[in-house]
Amino acid sequence: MEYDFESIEKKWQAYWAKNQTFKVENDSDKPKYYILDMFPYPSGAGLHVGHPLGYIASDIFARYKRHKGYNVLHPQGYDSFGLPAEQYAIETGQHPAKTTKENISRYRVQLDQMGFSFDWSRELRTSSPDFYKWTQWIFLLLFEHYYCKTINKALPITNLISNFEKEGNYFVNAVCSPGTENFTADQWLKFSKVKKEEILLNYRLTYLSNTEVNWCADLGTVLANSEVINGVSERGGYPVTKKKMRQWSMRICAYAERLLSDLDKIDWPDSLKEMQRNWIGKSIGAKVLFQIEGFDQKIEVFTTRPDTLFGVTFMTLAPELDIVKTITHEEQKNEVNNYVEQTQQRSQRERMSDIKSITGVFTGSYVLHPFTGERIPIWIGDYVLADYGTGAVMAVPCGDQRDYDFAKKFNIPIKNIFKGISIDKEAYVNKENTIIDNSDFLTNLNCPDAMSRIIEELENKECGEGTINYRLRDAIFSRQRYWGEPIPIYHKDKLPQPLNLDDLPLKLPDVENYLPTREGFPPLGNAHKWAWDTESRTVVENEKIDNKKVFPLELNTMPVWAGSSWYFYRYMDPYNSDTFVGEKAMNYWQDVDLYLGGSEHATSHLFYSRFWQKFLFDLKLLPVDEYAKKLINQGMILGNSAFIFRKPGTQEYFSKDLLDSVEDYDPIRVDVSLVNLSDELDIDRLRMWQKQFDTAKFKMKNGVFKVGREVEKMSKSKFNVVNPDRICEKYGADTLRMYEMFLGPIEQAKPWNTSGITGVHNFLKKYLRLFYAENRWIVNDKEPNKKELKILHETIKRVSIDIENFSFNTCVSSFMICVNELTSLNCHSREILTPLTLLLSPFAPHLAEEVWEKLGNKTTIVYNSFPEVNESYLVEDTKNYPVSFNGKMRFTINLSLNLDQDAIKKVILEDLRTTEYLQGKTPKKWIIVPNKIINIVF
RNA sequence: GCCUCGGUGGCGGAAUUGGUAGACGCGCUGGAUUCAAAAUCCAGUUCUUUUGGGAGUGUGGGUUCGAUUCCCACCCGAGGUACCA
Repeated sequence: MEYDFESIEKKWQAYWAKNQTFKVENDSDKPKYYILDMFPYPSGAGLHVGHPLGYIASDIFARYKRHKGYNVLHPQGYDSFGLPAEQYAIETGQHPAKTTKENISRYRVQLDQMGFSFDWSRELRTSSPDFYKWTQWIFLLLFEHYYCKTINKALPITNLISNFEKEGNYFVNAVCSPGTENFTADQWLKFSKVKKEEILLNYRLTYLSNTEVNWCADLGTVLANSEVINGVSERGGYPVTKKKMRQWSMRICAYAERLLSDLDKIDWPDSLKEMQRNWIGKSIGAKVLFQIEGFDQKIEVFTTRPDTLFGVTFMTLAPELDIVKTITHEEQKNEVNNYVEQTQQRSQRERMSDIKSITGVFTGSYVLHPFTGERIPIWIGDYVLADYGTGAVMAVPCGDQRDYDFAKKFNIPIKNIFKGISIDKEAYVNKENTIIDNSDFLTNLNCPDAMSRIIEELENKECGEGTINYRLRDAIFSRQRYWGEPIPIYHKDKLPQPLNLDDLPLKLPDVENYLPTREGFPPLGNAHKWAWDTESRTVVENEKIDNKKVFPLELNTMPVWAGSSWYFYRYMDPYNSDTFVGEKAMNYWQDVDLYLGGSEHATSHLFYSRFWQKFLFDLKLLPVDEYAKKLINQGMILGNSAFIFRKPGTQEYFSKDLLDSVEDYDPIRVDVSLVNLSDELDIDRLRMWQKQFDTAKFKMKNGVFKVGREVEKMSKSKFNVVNPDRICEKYGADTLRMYEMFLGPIEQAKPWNTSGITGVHNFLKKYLRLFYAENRWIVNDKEPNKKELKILHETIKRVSIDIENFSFNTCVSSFMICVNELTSLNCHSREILTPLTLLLSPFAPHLAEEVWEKLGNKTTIVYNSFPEVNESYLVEDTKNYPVSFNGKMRFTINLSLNLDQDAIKKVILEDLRTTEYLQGKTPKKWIIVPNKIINIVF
């Protein structure tokens, strides 16, 4: 029988769909297991071969867990809000809801084609109002809570208000925005309603503040950092500037410590946890207040090295700080303004990356050293970032290389405060075994002692204190976009007012134009019907705004990470209209047992979702404070882009093997589907593909045009997307599934290359030939021999271990070895082939089901048990070779001999006596590694 | 720049705690079968060589009887870097 994968796969996919084979109930006698994939963004390019990598792995594991007797929840959905759909809408005027729906249909067809065992009855979409109703609800919860530092959890804002009424905010230990003023209970009671609201906003877990965005005036929109290249927009090359806007933020910093310490609770990759730790960036040190000479103000700095306080010789501020304007002296004004302007044009990343150019300007002002009273000049420099710490650093050139280089460049004195250490050439950054010098009361102390002493003194003098700083910043939550969840807030007296749960969902209004308004308001500003009637509690036309009962609604929308921060709970109970997840479903499923997704989400989705989880846990809405017990990162699949080479200013293109004869050339990307496996370009199809090649001349060698190749991220814009559809057509889904697993370790990024796919396809054909030959069913009921049983049980053992360790590539190898061996032994025994089929079914489910049925089984393979290893078949027969010798004085001893060391030595010496190697010498040294190798030194 | 990961034949990749580097697959070479091709099967395949051997896991050092594995420095590639998803 030929391997007719097409009809086999169609047959079983239809069977699974018809019987709802993978539908799972919210209760069962079996233990539960929740396997989650990161849901895809449905882009217009369709699913490419990179998407299924993680889905195949999780599907294999889900099928394996079902075999092992678990009630497996394995859902899928779509992260369907996002920028590309909106950009497409701006270009074509099509509503994002329409294109998103079309894209989802295409994705679904492609996903089904690969035979995934998703429970599609639970599908969800973040852009559906039934779903985002609850995203909006969580936003409101965050708005109605603050973070109490005493008991370390979120509490209702009403608690805070009653505290204020009793004792003001002097004794309230809560996380608030910097610069929040202090007040007594009496003062609070006398504050106006507006003032009270303003103060509360400083405590709410989601709040309004002024933050910077990338503004592109020519495109009339805000850009993501990734859309900005060298200070201009990627599309069109228009200038981009920084603009301050009043935006919603999430007080994620309140959870910094818990987000850090709870990493120890979860089985996530160490590298990813390390990234999150560094992202939080906890550092212990002190804040120090410096009085500005001639001003009433102080500058606060954070330092991890307060022990070097007496080495300070200047201070550097971030150029964009407001205080810079205040303190700049008249004669420095021009220089400072120019510098600030220059800084505005550089991105933060540029400023951080550039360590070679040292720039800065003196402001003309001084601060006073808190202990010596010395005048310390205040500079500004773009290596200091406004949103890290306080945006000000005390510069200690002897102890910090950056400060050292700055001081050298601008001839600022460098004071040495380290005993016996030369700082002629570079700063001394070490703090171990270092004694402080020239530092008043710190002189002769070592660094740790100096650290605690100075903090004590700072606190006594009330000009500083020991403190912990985090690099983490609060998360900006506003987007000036159309295609996102509306923020359920209206504005009354310039203050935000929340809607109620009953008012939700607040549905996205229709607009005629998806760009921001002419006045620069977000796209929702184009909606005619976007005002809130507080009486009828409905959305009404903007004309009705009257300052009494109808008010404008919020124009910003939520970021993409909002929906993805909690979606995994909705799968448990996707149709519940009373609550975000029903109690019964929540108690049964609890959390995700295994989460699969890319490490590129390490400090975004995988971080924000932990934050929301902890918040909802504080409110007792969720049973656990970490949602995913185990996480596996799958590596990205890289595309193999194709290039042709154009002579600048001409329409002449050169084949890759002619480049030696060309002086200069521009590489131009062409679609990889126009190139065959030998890198030869189909020029006729290229001309059809893009108009620009109509008049092109192609210089080729021997009648063949070869392209250049480069490996990069698979992306529609790089024309290197490989679609799984064709491979499914040519080789079948089972081959694609096994091949993607065979490509390499699941966590590693790897280039897509189909040249090896025939090997996997041949394996499946070979596997089938164990059952059929020459159109005949050849499975027999012969008792298998020892050798065959050994092969089977070795394979069961290897495959089971490999699946548990997610080592799917070596697992596929084990299958290949097994089938090769059984083939060469001419083994067609039912007793061997039946368990082998079960073993293979997570990888090649369609073929396995087909064979399973032909073997006479009436049930589907899905809920069958998994074969167990019988170790007794694996015992080695060892008598034949006790000692082997490879000529390098190295011996392998088979361990099942179980000899002790002296016995091993005796065996070897006896063996050597008969060889030419010993020649009367006695060994000087023996190295005997149990189970391994023995080296003898003469 | 910073954080995280990776670098092994012509290619994708194997290699328990440091112990015979190159499993398995692709490709290539030769053979069988065939009128021929496809398919299939068998054998070989790190490089080099004077056929004794020598070299070899990005580069340069180090630790060790022994290093792909551990340590130090560097080079190259990928992902993230706070509004792509």
